[in-house]
Amino acid sequence: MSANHIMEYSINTIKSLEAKWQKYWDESKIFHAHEDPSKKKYYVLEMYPYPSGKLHMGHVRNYTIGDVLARFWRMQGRNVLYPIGFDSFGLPAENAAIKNNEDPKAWTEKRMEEMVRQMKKIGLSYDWSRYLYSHSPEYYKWNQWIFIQMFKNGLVYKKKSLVNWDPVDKTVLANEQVIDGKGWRSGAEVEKKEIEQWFIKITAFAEELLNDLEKLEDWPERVKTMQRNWIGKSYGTLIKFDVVDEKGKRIDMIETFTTRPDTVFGIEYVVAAAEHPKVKEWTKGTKKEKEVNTFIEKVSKESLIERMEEGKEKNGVALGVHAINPVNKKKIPLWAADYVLMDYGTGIVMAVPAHDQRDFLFAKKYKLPITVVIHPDDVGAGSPRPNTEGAETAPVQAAFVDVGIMVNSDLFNGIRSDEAIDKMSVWIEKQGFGKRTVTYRLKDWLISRQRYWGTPIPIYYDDKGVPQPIPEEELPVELPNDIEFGKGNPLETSKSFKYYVDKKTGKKYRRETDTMDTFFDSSWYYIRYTDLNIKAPFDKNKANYWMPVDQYIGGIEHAILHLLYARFFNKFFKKIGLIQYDEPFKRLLTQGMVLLHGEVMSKSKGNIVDPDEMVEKFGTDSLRLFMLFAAPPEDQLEWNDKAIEGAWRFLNRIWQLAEERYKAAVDKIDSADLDEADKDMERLRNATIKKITDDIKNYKFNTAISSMMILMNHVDKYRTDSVTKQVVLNRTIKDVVVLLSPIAPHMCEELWQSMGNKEESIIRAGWPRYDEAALKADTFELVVQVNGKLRSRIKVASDISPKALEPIVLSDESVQKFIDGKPVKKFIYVPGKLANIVV
RNA sequence: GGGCAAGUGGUGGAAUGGCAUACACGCAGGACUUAAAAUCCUGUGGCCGUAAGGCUGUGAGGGUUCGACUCCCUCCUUGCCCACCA
Repeated sequence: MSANHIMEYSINTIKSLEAKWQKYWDESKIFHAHEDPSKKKYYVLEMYPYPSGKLHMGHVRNYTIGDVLARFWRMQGRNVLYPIGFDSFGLPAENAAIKNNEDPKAWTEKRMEEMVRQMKKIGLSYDWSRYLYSHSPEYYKWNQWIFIQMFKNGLVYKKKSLVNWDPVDKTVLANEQVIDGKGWRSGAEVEKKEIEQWFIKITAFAEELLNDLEKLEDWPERVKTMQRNWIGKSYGTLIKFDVVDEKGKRIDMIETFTTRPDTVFGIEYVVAAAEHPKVKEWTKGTKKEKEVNTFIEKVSKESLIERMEEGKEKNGVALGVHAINPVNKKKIPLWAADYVLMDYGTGIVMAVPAHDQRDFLFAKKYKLPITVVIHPDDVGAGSPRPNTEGAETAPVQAAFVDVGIMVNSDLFNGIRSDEAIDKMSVWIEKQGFGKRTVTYRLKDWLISRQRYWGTPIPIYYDDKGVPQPIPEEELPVELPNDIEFGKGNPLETSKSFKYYVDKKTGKKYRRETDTMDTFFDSSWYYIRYTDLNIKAPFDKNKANYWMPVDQYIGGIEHAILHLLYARFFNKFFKKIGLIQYDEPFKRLLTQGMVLLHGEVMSKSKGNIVDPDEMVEKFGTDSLRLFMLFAAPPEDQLEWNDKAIEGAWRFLNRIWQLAEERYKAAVDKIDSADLDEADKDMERLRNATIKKITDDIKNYKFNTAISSMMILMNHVDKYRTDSVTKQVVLNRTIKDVVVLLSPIAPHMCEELWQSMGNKEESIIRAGWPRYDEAALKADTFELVVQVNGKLRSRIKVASDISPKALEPIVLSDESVQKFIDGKPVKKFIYVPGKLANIVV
């Protein structure tokens, strides 16, 4: 039986106060954001989730980081927008529908509900009045509107082309959704199919998307590099070749793209992608036709994986026609081969066997000549020494791809090949053989999907079969319910959807039955949060107030896909005058994964730690604290059952401290009453405020927490036996509770209230300030080194001059021992830190 | 093949030119307890030493510097991205 009335920080206490404060936050609407031009805004956003069913630890980590930042910036006095929603269109809902005969909408909404419940349970401070989900017609209506604006601006087109086909999910995929030749969702080997599809001309913004990466100072370098690689800008030269038939008659002209114009005198053949339409054209009616067609068919049957296989032998067929190399008028054979990509450059390549490894292997296999035009030479040392000795000898093992000296290249002989790239391209341009150009790896974004659970593409086909946009006042084009799954494209099975009826004429037209890639939805949802009710995709003024997102948080897996598409939408909106800013996300944090025993948690592996269970056992504040303390947010986080107990223990210590040692006292101190211990306490309190403030701004939560622990360790040793000391302690306790409140909000609200703050939530408490002057100490411990090795520590006055310091240091006993009578060569003093004596 | 990031105790990690291993987890010993849990205290890189103390130590090797986990060069390992991209 204890006379102690103090509540214990037990799991029962935790549960009741979590429920209490979550109810208060909800009912007081304290997290609802309102536009206020007089206040500086701060927009915190996590990538909105797919409604997969339950929150996993990765979600919890992501949202905890966001929540701490949202709470922190609110306490800094910013007007914070912190909303959440769901990326609720997508294949899993539809696949479940097919498998279990469920309604995709009901399936999705059930999962959303469950996840919202969990989000509330971990105390996330979202503005629930701005809750959004992409399958609502009020949302996807604006997808359709944006699509039509792009259509009107010439950024949307329909084209028959060779596309990626996922045979399991039975839909086409964008290039970005094909990973190592497999569908990103199904994992099926992707096939190539020629189908008519809708594309968005993202390539029109390639240059801007690339250049503006420079402006994103607060993005991880890694993500920017990945985007740069994906856009893949390369400088090169287009070279024109005349095509002649067997009799030498000029029948055509082609262009090839090269980054190595320095090798043009070594061209031995020209090679087109097997799928290139010219290949059939040139061989039609010739004796080569049959052989060539057989080859094309063979290549087209291969899957993407087979074609990309490492070390795969290159195959080709001679077309019987020839090209004329413009630089030396040499007649060279034209080939078709499986190693040339149709969708990069012009789909036709000039081949230089001596200086390109692929061309080399191909030439060896088909016994084509090899002419050396760059001679290996030690170009690094001194001036180039023309050396053509042995130049006629073809390389035996491999192509020579390094820098060397030009040979067999007419007026370019003798110069360095890297210099020749520029000189040669200028010359080619002057002679009219071609022109310098830029090529991108980025391709247009294929957005049509032959699936149901997505935004219908708002298009109908007129009498001539020309696509026309649905009139804007008739949007949204809603998803029908009378569909059948499992019979190809579901929308084609709907009787109500199939035809568009012109309101004026009553005429029926065939509708487009494809839906949009769900990445279309997620490319602009963050602007929609600024106003969910407006009869437009968003309100210009509100968007320009809240946007750009100040802090965006999500997984690295979106480094290319989502983040590139969203940046593209931003550029488009700016172009049509809807917004004023250049980039949608100012700062980006890509959080690391949560692992168990070194492996990613996954249902299939059965190594899941359930957030609900942890909240049940330790409370959400402990869970949040653990996740932030265990690793920096960008790093992988290894789950540790014991360490979460440690988090609870730390919270318990603070709870005990505030409950037992916080005593009402008049907060007034005469500085003359402060002894050394009090001054130390005050110094550490101020230093901790500074450290935590700086750390949270840079999301170094782990070190912020550790500095709080250091302060607590100090407080435990601090004895309070006078009114002055009690005041010093009170200040410290108060600051600890406020500083910790973004991380452990439930406990801190409770303590704040029990410390006598009855009216206001701790969210309105204001962030503690520190006094720069209080950080300075009168003395400090100087580290003394002899020849760079630590030998002694001496307590000296903070403002001591090097001159006054030197004799003190030199007379130190252990310093003397290591100087050992040798003359002092140098005395280095780093003020406030260290002295080094060189002997 | 090209590019980027990282490598520190038994573990998670701290220090970005100035005391290597803060803080925490774990472990060991002790206090309290009839006992246990909880809590509190002490210790905890390696080697030598009873100790005081010394030597050594941040993937390997070299360099710059009074001084290097930190900067530079070479290499090794791991992770990620791109890749028959002409």
